[in-house]
Amino acid sequence: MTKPIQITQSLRTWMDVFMHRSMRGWSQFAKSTGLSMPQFSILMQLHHKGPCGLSEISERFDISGAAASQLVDKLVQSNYLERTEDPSDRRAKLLRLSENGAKLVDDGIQQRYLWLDEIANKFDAAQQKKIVEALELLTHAAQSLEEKK
Amino acid sequence: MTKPIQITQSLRTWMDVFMHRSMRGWSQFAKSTGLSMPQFSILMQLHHKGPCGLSEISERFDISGAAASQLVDKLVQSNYLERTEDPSDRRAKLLRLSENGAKLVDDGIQQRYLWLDEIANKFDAAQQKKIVEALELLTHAAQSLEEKK
DNA sequence: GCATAAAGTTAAGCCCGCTTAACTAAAAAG
DNA sequence: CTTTTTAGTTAAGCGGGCTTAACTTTATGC
Repeated sequence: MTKPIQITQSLRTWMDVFMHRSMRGWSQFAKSTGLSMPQFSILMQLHHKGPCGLSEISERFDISGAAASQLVDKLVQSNYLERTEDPSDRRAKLLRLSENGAKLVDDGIQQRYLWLDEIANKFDAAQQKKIVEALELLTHAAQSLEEKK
Repeated sequence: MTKPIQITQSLRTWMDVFMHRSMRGWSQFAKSTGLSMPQFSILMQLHHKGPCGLSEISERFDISGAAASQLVDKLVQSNYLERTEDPSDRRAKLLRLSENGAKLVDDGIQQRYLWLDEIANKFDAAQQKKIVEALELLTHAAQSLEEKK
């Protein structure tokens, strides 16, 4: 009965350290771009899930269509987003990252990865092997939980 | 030369999956409490670093003293924070979580841990051992990087 | 075809976070 | 003891995010 406690504890500690650092990083980066968190989150979401319509933005962030429209409009005017008419439904709009927006998101991600690489470099081959295997187990488990939901 | 790439990739994938889920969880929880993110962050920070004065809040969040004072004031009025006079310096105030505030933060943390425990339960003893060892390596490395900075 | 539903936009109004500026009170420096 | 610095509060004002309500335009159901 000691093992279950141990893995529980290890996961919690790791999450605490990891999340703390990671969230600080993101919010500082967002601040440095001059974008608000809601605006930044929309860019991130478009990056991860690809182009979509306005209604999807409003659903995913649980805000009214009006709010989504206004947020997106600012991002379009700042040239981070392209808003075109959906050819298959002329009511709908297609939102996608502009070249500018894609670059901004990539820069943020690169900065986050820099920190990870610094960590990765601290281990020898044997340690790396162990870590890779463990992370694959964890990632797999997390993803399968996600899908079940 | 394949190993360094592999650990880099494993870490990145894990971070993507993990951060996504974790940040969604936190922001939904904050929303459910009726607190804004800045207010919620102050509670979290007080939880992690213990009681402090107003000026530390203003430094850590990089906002003006006035902004900090106003945010804290709302939290005091909502009964999440206690604001007492620092006996060793009568200009300064001592901010600490009230019973109410501590409970709220704990609830949030518990919810986050629930998810972790679900993941932890998916592994057999051998896998758990491997994961615990890997996470300890990672946590250690991350913490030592933190301190160097 | 006509009514209804769906996708977005616009405007008015609210609350919130933040800043600067002016202020009080206490500690530190000289 | 006076001056300066430090901790915090208060008020005015700006901009942002959000909501509801009213509206336009396009698709769908019957």
